[in-house]
Amino acid sequence: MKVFKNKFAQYVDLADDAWSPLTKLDKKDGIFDAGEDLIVAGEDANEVFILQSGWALRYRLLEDGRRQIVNFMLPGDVFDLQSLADLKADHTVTAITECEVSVIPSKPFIAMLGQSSRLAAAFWWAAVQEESILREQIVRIGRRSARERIGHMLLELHRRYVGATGQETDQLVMPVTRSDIADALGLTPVHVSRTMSAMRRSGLISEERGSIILEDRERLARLSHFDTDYLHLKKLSLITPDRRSPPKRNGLLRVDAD
Amino acid sequence: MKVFKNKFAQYVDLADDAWSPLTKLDKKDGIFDAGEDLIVAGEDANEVFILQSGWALRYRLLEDGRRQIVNFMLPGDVFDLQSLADLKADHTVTAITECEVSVIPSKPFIAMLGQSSRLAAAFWWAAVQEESILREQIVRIGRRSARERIGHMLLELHRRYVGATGQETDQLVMPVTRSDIADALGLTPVHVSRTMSAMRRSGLISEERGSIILEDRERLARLSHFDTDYLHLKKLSLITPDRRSPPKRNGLLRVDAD
DNA sequence: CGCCCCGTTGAGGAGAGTCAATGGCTGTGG
DNA sequence: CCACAGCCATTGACTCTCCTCAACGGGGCG
Repeated sequence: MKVFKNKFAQYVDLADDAWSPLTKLDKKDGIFDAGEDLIVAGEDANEVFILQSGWALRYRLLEDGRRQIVNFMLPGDVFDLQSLADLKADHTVTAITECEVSVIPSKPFIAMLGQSSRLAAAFWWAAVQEESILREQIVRIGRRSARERIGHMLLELHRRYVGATGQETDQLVMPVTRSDIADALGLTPVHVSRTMSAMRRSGLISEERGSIILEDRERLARLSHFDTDYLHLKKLSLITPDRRSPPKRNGLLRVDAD
Repeated sequence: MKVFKNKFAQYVDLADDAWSPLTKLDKKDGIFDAGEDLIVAGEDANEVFILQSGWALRYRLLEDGRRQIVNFMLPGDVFDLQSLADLKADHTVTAITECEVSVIPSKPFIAMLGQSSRLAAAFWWAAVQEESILREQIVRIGRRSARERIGHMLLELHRRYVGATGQETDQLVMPVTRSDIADALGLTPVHVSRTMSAMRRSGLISEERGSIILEDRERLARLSHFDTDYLHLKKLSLITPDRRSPPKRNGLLRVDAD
């Protein structure tokens, strides 16, 4: 429940007792191993999941084997709120790492929303944020270069990760392969590898044993045009990188050097 | 209200009187000229729009002028349900043609949802469908070729158009330019033009004065791997039954104080 | 130890982008 | 009523980003 509160604290202040309807819910906690499916495309969806720890991803497979990762789920994330409409899942959700998950049948979940307008508002915000992330993903894939895509996604994941864990760090423990990144961004693993090597060489990022270090977030944000507006983080000054910082004093409008 | 019912009929059967809470709402109808903005990025969003006629699109502009169209809005579509969370709009919505729109302030809208669980379910479905369309857009852009993208999008728009108007036809009156299609699909107008010319030559589509005719929907669907599952069009009868609905505490959201 | 998965790197290819010129249509104003 | 401007679609020629195929090396693990 901790991560969860962290996440929501980015948007609302909820007194501890405001959470009680949620804690009292008839949910069951479970653990999924890395590689296990939480939700399978085509099956009925009638449960809401809250990820307590670990990473998961939602993807779709095309007929010929192409895969598109739609989005990543981090600790504190809630899904599928869409199950409340009692439809079939149209995508598969898989655990990338071991995942601790709370599973709540949608009926009691809906009932709970009806009982606390504050919780309802909080969850509505989560749904809005998720949708907003999807839209940004569209912009990212549709109109950005490989390097921009990668930088932009790293910054988003970093921000969300920090928001969920509450710990400020430049290091992003990121259990994903080049293929995962490629399938998320509409690229090939080979090209992702090349592009990230170049980013390493120019001092933007570095890597060690499954974690990525954002060496120069400022520059990374500039050249991938990252702007957190779409995450709708109301109050979070601690994480916001200095936006009114060093104006580039270069007569020429030169966004990315390197 | 007609289109609107058409659209929802794809999912739920609602008796005419089930709509009454909606018709009684304090909404105002308006007309937007082609090119006018309905919603502007960065401004507060606290109204829900229902498109009664016309086409609109939602887009985002990057700093250097690149544009990404996130999705199209057709008659019967509802947006921004996200305004219910009282945030700032993160995208701009513009009318492509003249648009008749119903504008409903979000507060009374939420209250209405609280009073009819059937309407709440219907709108929830609309929100789920919209999100699903976004996800499909990600798959489309991320993992499909130019021809697949175009064919796939034409089929989706056709499907939605037919669903909204209720009239079955292969002709799609589509008031969009090559640039619009390009910006929606992550391509350039030039390449869209070339690709569509090729599609015309192979008898997949034809065009006359602003409308596109799907000459061979079957083949088009096959080669663009179009599958309507993601539109969630089946009727499910088992949505929260409306019987004995207590006026409040029954919807998905409730505004009033706790 | 050997297998398999992953990341990397090279060489060559292709799909989509850029730049630019042309022609059709529509609307407007002299 | 015609001339002209603007926008849009089209087409050609050339470029470039990203893809494909392929080989190699490292690390984890049974």
